[in-house]
Amino acid sequence: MKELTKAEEQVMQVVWTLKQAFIKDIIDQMPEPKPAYNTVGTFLKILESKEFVSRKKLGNTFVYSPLVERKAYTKNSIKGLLGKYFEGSAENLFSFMVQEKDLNMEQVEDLMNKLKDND
Amino acid sequence: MKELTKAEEQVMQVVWTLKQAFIKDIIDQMPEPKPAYNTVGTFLKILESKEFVSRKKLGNTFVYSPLVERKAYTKNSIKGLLGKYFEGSAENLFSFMVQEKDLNMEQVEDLMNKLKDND
DNA sequence: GGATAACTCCTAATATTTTAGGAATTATTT
DNA sequence: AAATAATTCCTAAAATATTAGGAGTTATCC
Repeated sequence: MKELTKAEEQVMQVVWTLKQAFIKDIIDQMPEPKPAYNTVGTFLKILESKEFVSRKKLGNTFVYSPLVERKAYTKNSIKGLLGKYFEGSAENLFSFMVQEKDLNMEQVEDLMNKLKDND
Repeated sequence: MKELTKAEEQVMQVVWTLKQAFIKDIIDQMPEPKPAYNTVGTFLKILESKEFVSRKKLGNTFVYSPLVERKAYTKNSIKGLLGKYFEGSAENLFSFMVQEKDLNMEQVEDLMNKLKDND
């Protein structure tokens, strides 16, 4: 999967949220200072070339929608983190987070029970 | 904590590994194609300005060593990932990884037992 | 001790990322 | 229908990141 730069990803996040988005909609969702219309347009073109979004005419304007799912991209980002800092091992990350108190044992147990129930 | 760019981080990783490093040592540790001596020097200067490394003369040459610990930087990167994709929640990341089969229940239970023993 | 290599500091070329303007076209408002 | 606003496409300026050369200095080798 291609990498996204920070600015590209910011636009992509909005597309993921909206699922179908006109440039105008995207600008609405973005925090101040709002980027110019054409700035968003440029990023969408890049995202299209990276095959992250597709577009189609709706009436006489283009609507953009995700080609890559947010989940897939998130997974890829995790993979990157695992690769860089944890020898690719999710267990290592997990241990680290417990040791660093990002997660504590009770939380993990509760979650495990919940996740088991969902099976 | 300041962000590091990709190339800066690559150099930083070597400094973390070596703990005390001359530019020469750093180049030795880097994969082909080896960067030029001065390239590494430039990144070390940036890392110094971002207060990631300090340097001192040893004999007549500078040795570089980490000011920020690798662990702290890793933690920060995780925090970034949590913020971007998991509303800042480690539990959310954990659930996601279990659901996406990066982690399975047995692994988690084994690890939990090990971690408990270490207390 | 002159030549060769290593190191330091300063500087800049190159590449990439970010931002957005101009011109043409189409729609919308009055 | 003339003026105003929105959209599209092309293009490039501005900002940032990456790479490394040049010149001077210091150390090392023969």
